[in-house]
Parts: sequence; structure tokens; C-alpha cells
Amino acid sequence: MRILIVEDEQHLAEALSQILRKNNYSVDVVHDGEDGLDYALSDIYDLLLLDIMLPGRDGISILKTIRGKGMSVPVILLTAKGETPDKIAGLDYGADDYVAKPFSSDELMARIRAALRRKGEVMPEDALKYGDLELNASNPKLTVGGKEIKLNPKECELLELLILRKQSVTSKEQIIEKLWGFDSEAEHNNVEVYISFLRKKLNFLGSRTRITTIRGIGYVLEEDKS
Amino acid sequence: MRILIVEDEQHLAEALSQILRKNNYSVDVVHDGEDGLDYALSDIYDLLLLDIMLPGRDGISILKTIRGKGMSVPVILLTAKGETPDKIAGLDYGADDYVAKPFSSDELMARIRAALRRKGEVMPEDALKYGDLELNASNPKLTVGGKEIKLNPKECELLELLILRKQSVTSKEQIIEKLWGFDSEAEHNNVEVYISFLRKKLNFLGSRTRITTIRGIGYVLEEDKS
DNA sequence: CCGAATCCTTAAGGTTGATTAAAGGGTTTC
DNA sequence: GAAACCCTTTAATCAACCTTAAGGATTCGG
Repeated sequence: MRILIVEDEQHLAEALSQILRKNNYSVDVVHDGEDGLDYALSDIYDLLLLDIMLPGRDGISILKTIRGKGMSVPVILLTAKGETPDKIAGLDYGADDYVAKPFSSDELMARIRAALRRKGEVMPEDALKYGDLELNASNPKLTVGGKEIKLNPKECELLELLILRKQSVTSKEQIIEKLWGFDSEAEHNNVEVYISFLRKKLNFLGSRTRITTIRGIGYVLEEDKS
Repeated sequence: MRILIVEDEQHLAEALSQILRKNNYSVDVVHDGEDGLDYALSDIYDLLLLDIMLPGRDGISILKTIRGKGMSVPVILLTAKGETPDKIAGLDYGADDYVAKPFSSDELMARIRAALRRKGEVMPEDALKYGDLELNASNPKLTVGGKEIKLNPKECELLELLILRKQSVTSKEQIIEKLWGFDSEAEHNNVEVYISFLRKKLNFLGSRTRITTIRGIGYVLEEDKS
């Protein structure tokens, strides 16, 4: 978890840095707005702490620029006491929170945790892909082109296994091990049934991907070249 | 979050009222100074917008009176162009800010948020949105098209969670953690009951958004594509 | 402080959907 | 042609889920 501090007062910057490191964050510090923007744009940070009053380029300006580029990294603003409403209006430009100086380390840490939590809760998951298939495992569904169909858990695990093993042939034993567990009583026929279910759904979706049977060995995914 | 507007120009008062309501504030409007003072003294408002020039009793007088009674409610004064002396007097009597007419709705909203923030009030969240849904979490209600319905607190938190997690599936455990707390005794059935309540309300509103069950995993919001 | 309204919890019964076994037909191989 | 292997469909079962409603708890207005 990496945090960028943009703060011109050396003393405060150092104190912040220490607090954060003590809480197991990686920290980078820069002391003016231009550098701050450059660092922020690197997009390697999980959170930015921006002072509003800065030499070079103020915190609001940095905030506006990075939001303008579509970056959604959490930002907490540091405001001097008595900063005017216009400055505090930075929240309206997409800051997640602000902390007024002076502040306690506990307060700062709480706000950082809160900001990270808020952003962390919205994590889009990426899909497994093979050929024209897109498999979303967490919300078990299979997409081909725009068309999609739901999978039940076993179908999903089976397809996941086949995709992960790509061009290698997957044996019924391997499938049983993954879908039913090491010591299960499941029969080969159980596998055949689910292969059948999957083929039916691939067909329904009009996919060019086929599950090919290698007799006596297992199954493998293949693209239909017709 | 409830705001009182004391403004004698009907047209402006109505415009202000609309802007504020759109930003999820509850609004009352009165058109002269005497009524303004009565309403303000009820002490149910989170912020007052006072025109300085008013029939009956001017804004400064209202401000002096309520501050004399020890009320610390945030006050923003509306001043006509060129009323600088009044503005200064107003700030001396404990106004939090002033806005000179004409002003933009953005500017006004920024100043209101700033004033509320300074007083340590909790800001109303911007309405959460998903598809055709608009969730107002601070005054728990759900809007679809023009139609709206109230939510009770648990329904509101549940829907909020589902919206924040967007396309990810949310498990019953996660829901229990947020609605009942980490170590609660709440059962899965509790979640099911509230999911059911929410679905009924979505249905009543004629929303195209559905709460889809992912059997054995959790729930996810989806747009109905019919 | 009391009654009313709202909210929360629990429980019961109904519904749905995943899973499995079983049966019957097809295909490949020798 | 027969044995082994594979495919597909179906029906029963069971767990997960949905809905409703009643009553307890809490909050709110007077």
C-alpha cells in the first residue's frame, strides 16, 4: 500500500512520513506542486495526501488534473486552519476527505483507512477468456459476443478448469478431483453430464469454441476454424 | 439535512428551493422577516439562508436575535450587489458566509457544504445511483423516474452496499457484516428478508433494476434488458 | 411518560434450482 | 460385430432461497 505525500513544510512532511511508515505504508514525499503532479500521474499510488497551499501548483489544481484524466485514486486534502470556503470546496472536485491542521495521527490514520476502504469496496473483477468465450467466475456466467447465459457452479468450475489448462487435454480424473474432490465417489458419467450441459450452452451462445473429446484420455477446448 | 430560506423575491426563493432539493436537502421557504425569525427559532434547521433586505424584519436582525439566544446554526446571508457594508456587519454578527446576488448554483452549493462542514455537520451524500435507481441515503428514500418510496435504515444500508459494489457479487456474510456488525448473531434469513423487502419496493417503483440471486454466493444488481 | 408508529427478528411453509443416478442410444476400436 | 467408451435426457432429491406474517423492540410525538 503506497502513499504519496505532497507537503511543503519539511517538518510536517517528515512527521507524516514517519506516522505512515509506522503503520506499514510505503511512503514517498515531494515538496512542491509540480513534482506532486508528476508523481501522482505515475498512477502507482493507492492514496494521495495533498496539501492545499503549495509552491508551484496548489493541491486543488493537482486534484482537478488527475481527476480530469480519469484517475480515481483516493485523495485526502490537508488544509491549514481557517482556509477559505473556496479552498475547502476542493471536496467538490473529487477529493475523498480533508483533514484540517493540526490533526492527530489517529485521526489521519482513521481517515486514510476509511478512504481506502471506500475505494477498495468497488473492485471489478476480470474475466477468464478463451477464444470468443468470456467467463465471469464470481457471478457465474458465460458471455459470447453480447449474448450471455448463467452457469451453475459445477459448469463454471469445469469450464474454468478447461480454460486454465488451455490446449492441454484434461482427463476425467482431473475433472473429478477439481469438481468433486479427491476422494469422491463421482463417476465418469457425472463428468460426461456436465460436459454435455456446457456444450449445450456453448451452442446456445453460438460460440465457435468446442469441447473436443479425446477418446480414452479426456477433453480439450478448441476453436472451430470453419 | 433541513434548510430554511428567508427570501422575499418569489422567483428567486423558488429557484433556490429547487436547487437545494435537487441536492437532497429538505427545504422550507418563508417570504418575510417576521416569519423567518419564527421559523428560525424552531431550531430544527441545519442551515439558514437569509436575505438581508426583507419586509418586516431584515436578515441582520434575525441573525442578531438568534445568535443572541445562543443558537449556532450556520447562517449564509444573501446580499444584493453593492451591499458591502451590510456584509461586513453580518459577518461581525456571526454569519458564516455571504453570497452576493447574482450567484451560480454551484457557488451556493459549495458555500453551503463548506458552512455545514465547518460546523461539523455531516454532509449529505450525493445521491447514489445505479441504472434507473437514485438512492438518497441521508434521508432514506429511493427514486425511480419521478416515483419515490421511503426505505427503512436496514433496507437503505443494504441497497447502498449493493450499489457501491456494483457488478461484484455481494455475499450474505458481507451483508451481515455491514448491516448487523462483525460478530452478530444474524442469520442468513435476515438478509433474505431484507432482500425481499427491497425487491418489493423496486417492483412497486417499476424499476428495471433487479437484485439477482447467485445461488450459494450472494446477490448482485442487474439491469433488466427486456 | 404513554401510546402509536416504525423497525427488527423469527419462524413456517412454499418455491426454485443444483445435483445425481439411471437409462438408453450413439460411436469408436479392434 | 462386440466391447468399451461416450453422449444426452430425465426424474427424484435435497438444500438454498423466497415470502409472508406475527409479535417483540425501539423510536417518536404529544
